Amino acid sequence: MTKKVRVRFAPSPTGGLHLGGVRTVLYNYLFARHHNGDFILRIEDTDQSRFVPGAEEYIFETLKWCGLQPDESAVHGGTYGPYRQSERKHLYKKYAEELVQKGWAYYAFDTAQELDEMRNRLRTDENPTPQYDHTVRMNMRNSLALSKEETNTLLQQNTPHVIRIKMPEHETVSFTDMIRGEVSFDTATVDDKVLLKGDGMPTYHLAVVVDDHLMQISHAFRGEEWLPSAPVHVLLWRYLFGEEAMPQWAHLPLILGPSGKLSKRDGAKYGFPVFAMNWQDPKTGETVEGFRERGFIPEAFINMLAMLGWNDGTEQELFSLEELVQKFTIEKVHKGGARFDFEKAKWFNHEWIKKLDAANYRNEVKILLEHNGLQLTDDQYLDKVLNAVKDRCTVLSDFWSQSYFFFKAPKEIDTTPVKAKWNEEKRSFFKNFSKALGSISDWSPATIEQVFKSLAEQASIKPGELQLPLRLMLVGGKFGPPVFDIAAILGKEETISRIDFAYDLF
RNA sequence: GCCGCGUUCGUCUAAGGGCUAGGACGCCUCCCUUUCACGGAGGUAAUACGGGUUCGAAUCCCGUACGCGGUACCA
Repeated sequence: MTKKVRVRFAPSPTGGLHLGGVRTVLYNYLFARHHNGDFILRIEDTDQSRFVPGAEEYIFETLKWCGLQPDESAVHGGTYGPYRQSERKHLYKKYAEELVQKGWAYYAFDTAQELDEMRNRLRTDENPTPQYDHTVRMNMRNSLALSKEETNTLLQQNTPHVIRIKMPEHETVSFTDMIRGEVSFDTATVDDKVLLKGDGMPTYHLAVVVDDHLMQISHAFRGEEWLPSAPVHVLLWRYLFGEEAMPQWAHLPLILGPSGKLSKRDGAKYGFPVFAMNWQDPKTGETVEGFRERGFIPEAFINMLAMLGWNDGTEQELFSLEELVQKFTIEKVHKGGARFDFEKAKWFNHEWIKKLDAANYRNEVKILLEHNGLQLTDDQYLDKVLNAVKDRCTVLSDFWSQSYFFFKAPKEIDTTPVKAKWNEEKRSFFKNFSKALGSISDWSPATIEQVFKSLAEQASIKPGELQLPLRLMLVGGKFGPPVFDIAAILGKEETISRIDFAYDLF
């Protein structure tokens, strides 16, 4: 008997997809896959005024890059659509009205001014944020405080109103969190949350319960910031569909920045990305650099994110997405928040660049190199070069400085490291070496090195004294892979031509 | 203020009553290498505090402190 698992994630299209958001999707995804369940993605677009054009596409592009595509969603289809909140408006309305009929919720006609007034009146040092709760609701303009006739009149006049849940006065509501165990709340401390807003859109509280029921969600991971509103959701399940049918929740610990909760501004402040991909703030028009654009590869990004709140109990740190799916278990998810460390993130990227064959990220690097003015036609040659230098690349942009000399001869040669010790003997050595290279039939690093060393011996010069000059001739400076590897990749013609061009410059 | 959730090296973490609290990042030293790296060998550094329970506590219980979250017609 297999467990039927459906998990959901409801990203808001208004704020980009930052580290915490992607991690929530990731854990939902891993859990669903691990249990052969379905991964459903519902889109929050409740507040039309904040909806940003293109934001939904941005979310799907991010998930595609990460390899976390949902089985069912607004763009992938499925049997539980529609998946956009705005297209499910009628459903929420129906259930909200049902709650009012049953006496679990009520109409509230209070204007913004009236709410302000109430809060100002009740605000004290001990109670800095007065709530709309059982202590005040009978003094407000709502269907509990007003007579039936008054309420009906207001409704008939189309008076703007919301529907609020009627929280019990004093009751303990508890549920079992998959990560934290039993968590309980006193309903006296929870306010009468708005369920249906004045514009007919649901709040998260109503939407999440209705959708989870209709989409038959069995499990859901969400951020820890939702824990305090869990009692509202438990009650809604009890009133609407039965508490026993409620999905199981896991509230994930927060991801922290260098000081406190990780925020968008931390990125600018400390110089690291907080979004998976470039995100343009619709209000300011500013673009924040994403991990992708910073030169991270998805394998590393996902791996790094997965480890920020989970590990399998062993000392293994490098996991592919498939491995994560196999090994992910709820029991190993942490309770405490994790501070994001960019140095460690870069380490993951470096490891994955080394681990993967260059063909995996060749296209990204190619675009990067072409931006720098190179014209690349030979992918095979490109892969050879990238594999030769990948050990010294932490982010993809490092490939430029580590490999450009494989595609064009250095314009300037930094002769200073050897100038002082340069002499006529060395000059003639290179003249001879260049000639000798022309007759090599087996163009391999070992052969080139052999020719180099025997010639050096004949000239009675230590090979070590000659290796640096050779490097400078081939690449222009003190960097790059082993010299003979470079020569081998460059090819006979190019190597000879670079030496011939350079040995008179010293 | 009230409610909730947390707390092991600077950071991410392992150890779920019992060996000198283990690994990784970072930093430092050495080896390899006449480039820069990779790699290898070492080093540095932690159970927030105070009480219990127990032969024995990082681990279980209570309190304190600190951190974070919530307290909106935002999610």
